[in-house]
Amino acid sequence: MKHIAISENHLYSKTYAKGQKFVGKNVIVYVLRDLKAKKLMNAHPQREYVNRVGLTVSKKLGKAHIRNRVKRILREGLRQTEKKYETKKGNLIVLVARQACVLAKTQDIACDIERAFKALNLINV
RNA sequence: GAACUAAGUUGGAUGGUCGCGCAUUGUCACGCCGAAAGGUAGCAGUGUGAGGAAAGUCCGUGCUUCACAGGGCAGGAUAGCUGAUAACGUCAGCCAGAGGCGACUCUCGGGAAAGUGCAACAGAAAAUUACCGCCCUUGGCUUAUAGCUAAUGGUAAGGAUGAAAACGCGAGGUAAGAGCUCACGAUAUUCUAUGGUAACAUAGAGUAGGUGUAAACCCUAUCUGAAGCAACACCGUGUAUGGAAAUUUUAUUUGCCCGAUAAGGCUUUUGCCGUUUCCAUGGGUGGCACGCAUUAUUGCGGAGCCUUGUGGUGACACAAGGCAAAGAUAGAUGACCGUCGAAUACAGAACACGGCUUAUAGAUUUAGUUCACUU
RNA sequence: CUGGGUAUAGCGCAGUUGGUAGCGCGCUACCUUGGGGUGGUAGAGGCCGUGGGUUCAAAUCCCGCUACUCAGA
Repeated sequence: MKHIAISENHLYSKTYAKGQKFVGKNVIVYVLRDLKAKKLMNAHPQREYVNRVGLTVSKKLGKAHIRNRVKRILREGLRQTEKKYETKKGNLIVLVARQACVLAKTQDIACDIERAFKALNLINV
């Protein structure tokens, strides 16, 4: 499943301010209902709702290659959880990497994201 | 065998499952655009996909735009010599100096006699030195061929200091002294000769004693228009995006509540869509992934890469053959499991190239030095 | 991509025509007070961000690096 990235800064600040939050060991997950879900659905070839995903990896975590690695791991973790469960669509999801991410493995991240999604009622039963 | 010196190479490989960017081929019932043909998103196949430093951004160059009659000043950069190079503050060889037993390494290496400034503390004095001392002359006093004292002058031998004190040492010389003179030696500089393209080296002759600092100002010689891919070109328009406010709280019915109707709409109901007003910000494509021409094969071009050969001490040059496939745009190379295993370092392209600087685990090649032992 | 700035005591800052580092607050001890505060006296605390160089001598001059920070397109 390909994700559409959040590229506008105001969407990030909105999500931080108004979204629901779950703090895990490795990641912090913010979720907000996407206001443009319908519009994106119309643009989508299969007319499906899509989650828009943003990754926040600050400069504190390390240099460029470390940040790239963290981003890849976050994407992989997200991909695995979405494959495992049926997730709700039409949301803005922002994943913020914490310091522990640098040494973490994909399974840890996936586990974290899974717990977060369960806590935030993002998973269809 | 140990300890070193110099120059290099490499920077995991491989199998499976899942996944990503780009190029290209095919497909496209359903989605979007279109009258249609078709295109596109998507899907499938094939190919390909990050370094030696991609980093720092310290130099140079291409490229682009702006400016521009010519010359000079100011500002900036460079600084032994010769060469290499598109160019450079880079590189090579050499010279000089410094370090090391040695292989070898290091050096922002012009000018202090063009001028100005500075040299704390200490010391008489830090630069055309006279405080003490030494000495001549004159005067005064006394115990009178001498001593004490005062003044004019001479002097740089001796004098606590300091990073640095007017070349060192000996002899002559003198009232006392002094490169004042001489011998030996050191330094700087000029001329000549020899060698070298040159820096410079060696030898001879002459001259000098004017400390240090130019990574203080400065002087000399050479070079120098400015800005940068967020450059720039094209397309596009008051459209697109964001923020704030208003539009949901009134009217009718009723004493009040509930309910109903109307005044935009929706229902994921502290909201969203739409509309109005005010404010703010600009989008897309190319540049850009060898280029140009060509329907294509292919041809031409280029500071491109590799291999071989030739020339050169070397940097490098020339010739032949071959190869040229990262191109993202919130930013693609990953994750997991096996096997070999030392694979554990530093680290992620953002217009491109040549250098420099800095970071770097492990593996490995070549040449050489010193020491020890054995023969 | 380009161009600046800063780093000095626990904190905030001075000090750069080179000469051996201070100020305020804070800290410690003592005095003052019945006690505390205020006030007074004395004191401690510095590899001047880091690695080199120039110089007799470097916080200061020159070069490299690190961290933080500002501005412009």
